[in-house]
Amino acid sequence: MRNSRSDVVEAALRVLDDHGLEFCSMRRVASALEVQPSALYHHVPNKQTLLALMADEIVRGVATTGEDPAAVCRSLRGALLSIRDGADVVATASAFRLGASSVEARLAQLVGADGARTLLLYTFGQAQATQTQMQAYAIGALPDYPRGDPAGDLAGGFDRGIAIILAGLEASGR
Amino acid sequence: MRNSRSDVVEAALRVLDDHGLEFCSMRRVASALEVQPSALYHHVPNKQTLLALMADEIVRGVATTGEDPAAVCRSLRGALLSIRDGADVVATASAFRLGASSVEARLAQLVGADGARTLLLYTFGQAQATQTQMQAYAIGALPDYPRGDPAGDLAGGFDRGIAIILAGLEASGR
DNA sequence: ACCTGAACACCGTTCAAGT
DNA sequence: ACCTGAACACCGTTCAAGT
Repeated sequence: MRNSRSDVVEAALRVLDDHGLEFCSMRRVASALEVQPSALYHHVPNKQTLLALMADEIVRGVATTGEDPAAVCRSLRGALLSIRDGADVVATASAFRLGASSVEARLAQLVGADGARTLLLYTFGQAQATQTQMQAYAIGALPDYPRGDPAGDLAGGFDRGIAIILAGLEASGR
Repeated sequence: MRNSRSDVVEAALRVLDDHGLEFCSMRRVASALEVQPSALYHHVPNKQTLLALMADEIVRGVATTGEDPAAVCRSLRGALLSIRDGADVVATASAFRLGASSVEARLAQLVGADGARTLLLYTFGQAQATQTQMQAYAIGALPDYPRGDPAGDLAGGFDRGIAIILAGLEASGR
């Protein structure tokens, strides 16, 4: 039973979610597929390309059909947070090179190019910070969170940031 | 002539700027200091800690004395861009865990906590995207930039994003 | 206090060879 | 087309030992 390129990408995403980016090595992906490391290079030219394919997959599910830019941003944030180190993978593999992504295109229709870019980069930075902080709490590196629910506070902060940006776009007449 | 912890951090920053994060290994830092790799562990418990110290150093120079929040953000962006892969290093080493940074504290004085966080995370995402894109152009991976100056366009986009956020804060009455 | 030398368990990638 | 096996030049980290 032999593998396809999407088998490799799927396996890589499983390894990422189970072990984190630090341990998402070609050799571990290979052994998840019960295959020699060198076999991966039949499907993918190098690790960088594999990471880019993973980033595309992570972003693929984002809902871009609605009319509410905040909802698009929340959906993007959800996708980035749905997998361990997802924000980091998408950041460095850069599924957002130039204005190529469909998410940015949709946001640009709704609020213009500058607004789209601002919303996108904020969402991105916020998701990354969220994931870094949640991991720090999980490790116990930030032991005493001031009473309560870090994930909820982080999400609330995100919504307020999006509201500020949308208010700014409204004020400058779109 | 023996080394101190700051010698190690300085050497690591030189290696980072010369070769990039991918090749900024403990072994390369060691050989830059003409020392065995194991010697580094006398000054630093592990690589992660070294990266955090590097991140602190990168952010240390940011000008936080002025009254203009946009100027603080521009200074932060400048610091992140002043060294190769600087935005990535600060992002993942996360000098912005909780609200610990002096930059965030100063911005919070000027525009409140939510505004500070929004400005900071946007600045952060934008710097990272800038660095990723500039590197792509340097490699030639994005061969045909539509006539002109990528760095300037990126900086212009940054200023417009900051203006949008500040307008939003103004509109929501600070 | 700061360093060497050797070792351990890993990496990404290439390449000839198999089916 | 897809894979194995072996090799190359690397990693981070530990630990006994030196000065």
